Amino acid sequence: MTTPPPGARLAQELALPPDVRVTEAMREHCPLRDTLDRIGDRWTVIVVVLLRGGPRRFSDLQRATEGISRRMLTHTLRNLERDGLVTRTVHPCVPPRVDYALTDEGSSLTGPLTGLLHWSMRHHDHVRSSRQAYDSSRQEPDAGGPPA
Amino acid sequence: MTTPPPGARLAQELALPPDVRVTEAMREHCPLRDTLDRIGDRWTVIVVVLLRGGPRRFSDLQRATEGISRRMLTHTLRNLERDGLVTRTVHPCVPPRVDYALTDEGSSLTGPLTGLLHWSMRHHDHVRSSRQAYDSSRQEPDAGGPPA
DNA sequence: CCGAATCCGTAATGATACTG
DNA sequence: CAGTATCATTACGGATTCGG
Repeated sequence: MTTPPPGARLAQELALPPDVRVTEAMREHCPLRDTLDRIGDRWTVIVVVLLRGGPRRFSDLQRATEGISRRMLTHTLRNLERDGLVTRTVHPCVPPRVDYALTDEGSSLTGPLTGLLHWSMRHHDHVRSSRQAYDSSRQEPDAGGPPA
Repeated sequence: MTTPPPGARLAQELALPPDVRVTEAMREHCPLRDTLDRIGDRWTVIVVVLLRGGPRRFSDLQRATEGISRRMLTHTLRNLERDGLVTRTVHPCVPPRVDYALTDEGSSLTGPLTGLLHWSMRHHDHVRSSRQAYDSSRQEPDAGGPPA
């Protein structure tokens, strides 16, 4: 176990001293940023969830994901494979068959994702109503103003 | 307490029946997607973390966030305010002074974010080494090929 | 000081055609 | 079947300028 840098303990609770400055370097090297970049895109979470039930082949994943193009499915799977979250297995047969499966690391991602999902479900109504209130309050800041 | 739709229990654990199809509608109405869209961008998490220590004014946030432009800070804060995660308080003085603060909802977001951070820190080494292995295995699939 | 408005470059995504 | 290559479109973010 390596000795953590002085700021690690604070970072672990997402708390920072009030006078801290978030520098470019901190942003670039942040593990959380890496994760957010991965799961923040349009398809990654869906693919991970679909793979939770076990290995699935490429065309299977595409059929199960309405609207995804082969290009983006390939791209999404490549990124997951590159990060060691998914394995790619080519079966030497014709026509070709390629299976994708979650690694243990990939599977473990569902833990924090579930935490995020729970928060999202708990607060979804509030967020939606907040948005509606915000939008309607700016769309027509006045309603009885004399037109002429 | 409202009766959850049939799929909710499954969704809560991020598990889906093996034959499910993720439709466009499911993606569009997904609370998790909303959250990922919010925290997945470049600045939101930083701003939320900076606000954990208490209210801060606009220029203060900008100084504390290296590289952010006024445009993006405004944009980030607007989105957070619209979602009810941050409040905006204008002090009627000159020069103007505007304070931003986390709401309880916004503050509660740090819970799941911390979960994600912990996962990120635990797996960062593995992800980094996976990437390195993946990249180097494709950059030079051969190393002893006879050049001529 | 705190923004809004505009312009612009880059990156993400999608459509389509082609290949082993 | 499982991709790759290319092109078009869009979204995101940054720089600059102007206003209250």
